[in-house]
Amino acid sequence: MRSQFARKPENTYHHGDLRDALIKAALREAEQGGTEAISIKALAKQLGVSQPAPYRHFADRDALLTAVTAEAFRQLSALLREAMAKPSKQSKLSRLAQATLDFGLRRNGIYRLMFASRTVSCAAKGSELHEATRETFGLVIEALEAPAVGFLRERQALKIWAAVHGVVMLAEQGLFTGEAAHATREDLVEDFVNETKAALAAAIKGARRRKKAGT
Amino acid sequence: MRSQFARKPENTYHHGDLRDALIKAALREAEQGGTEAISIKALAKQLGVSQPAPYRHFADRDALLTAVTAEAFRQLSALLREAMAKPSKQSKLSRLAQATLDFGLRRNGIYRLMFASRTVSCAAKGSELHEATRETFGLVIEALEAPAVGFLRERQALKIWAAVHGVVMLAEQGLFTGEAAHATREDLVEDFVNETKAALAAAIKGARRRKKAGT
DNA sequence: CGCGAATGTAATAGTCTATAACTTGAACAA
DNA sequence: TTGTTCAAGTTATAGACTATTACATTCGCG
Repeated sequence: MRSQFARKPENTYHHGDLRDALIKAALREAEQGGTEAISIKALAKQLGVSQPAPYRHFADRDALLTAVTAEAFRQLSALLREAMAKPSKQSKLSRLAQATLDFGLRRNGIYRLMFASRTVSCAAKGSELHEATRETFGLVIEALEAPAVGFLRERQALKIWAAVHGVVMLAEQGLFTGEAAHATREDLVEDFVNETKAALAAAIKGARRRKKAGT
Repeated sequence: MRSQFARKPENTYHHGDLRDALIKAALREAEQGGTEAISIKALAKQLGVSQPAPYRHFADRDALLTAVTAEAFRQLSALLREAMAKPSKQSKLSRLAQATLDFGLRRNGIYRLMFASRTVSCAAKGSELHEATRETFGLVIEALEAPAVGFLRERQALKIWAAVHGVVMLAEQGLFTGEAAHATREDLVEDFVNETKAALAAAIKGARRRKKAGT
């Protein structure tokens, strides 16, 4: 397999790895401009193939976007896994949350591709994209480091995940740069993290007490 | 002023209210498909004018999108104001939060236009759009029904606003329809509302105590 | 009334998605 | 080794959309 940004070698007919190269190049384009920055034509030119060549690998632009989004989720998963793995005096949950925030701000265009388009919700169960998103969400649950007590754990995972995304969203809108910005984005995320931990601890304690009283 | 969806009357040269009609029609288009569903050409046809006519009122597509987004924010503001005004045994904050959730889900395409594009963050200070977003955020602060204690109020407003948006985002992604969905979106929003109230109450109490001790 | 600014039109260039019909060469079987 | 097949490329082209230029019409005001 050639380098991910490889152009077609000159004087050859076949590119060799066009599908993968398209996804990687599209991801690069989306980095700044989001979905709209992805143009089949431009990508083909960039990779040294004719405009219609990409259509051999993707039915249409949407199919490419879906594949790109799935790849983006896998990259986020990898990043989060890394953040959770490295030793730190912060909790896993805190590291996951801050890493998500960081990803959302740094790789803004990609982030919008992942969370602000309808591509994801249209992904069929079992599809590559659907699996990729489920895996990412699985990491959130893992980061809670909490036993499965009823559905409390999933609920808290949803909450912290939602909260972090909200912070990214508002940050992108510039709501933290005005006069209102006497709290940093990181502060808010940390607030949410702490609230989640507290809620989890309380819920688990409560569940234990109920169990004890029941038996 | 003619009806907001008025086509140009036949056999007349001037439409009469094209600028406004364009915004309203664009809003209708965006209702389902978001930004991408807005096409200058299609709108012109729909309103019975030639393709280039809209360019008399908007420099380019982006300018139209900006105006449409501002209008959307004004509509959201109106909705929130209404929700906050009507008597209810729920708190103002709860009604505002639930109304925002409802808006985000019902008028999904519009919501994405407002919060998931970069249009807003590019809005210059003092612009129509910037003012519209500030007004909406002002309502959030108002809904807290809390005195201005340092910057605590703004911080809590940011938090609840972020959290609600996060819930909308995840809901649109279908994270509440799977097995994880043992909490409804409304439940999560209500959780956040309650946490916000608790945090505000605690902070205000703390501030009073500090003040008392200080004097 | 008449003139200028605002608003509309026709014609056209350029970008992008997508399809159809043709070509190349890599891999495999005989 | 040779022949065939098929995935992966090509050229040509249609059609949608943005945007500009030059021209036409009408509104409103002195």
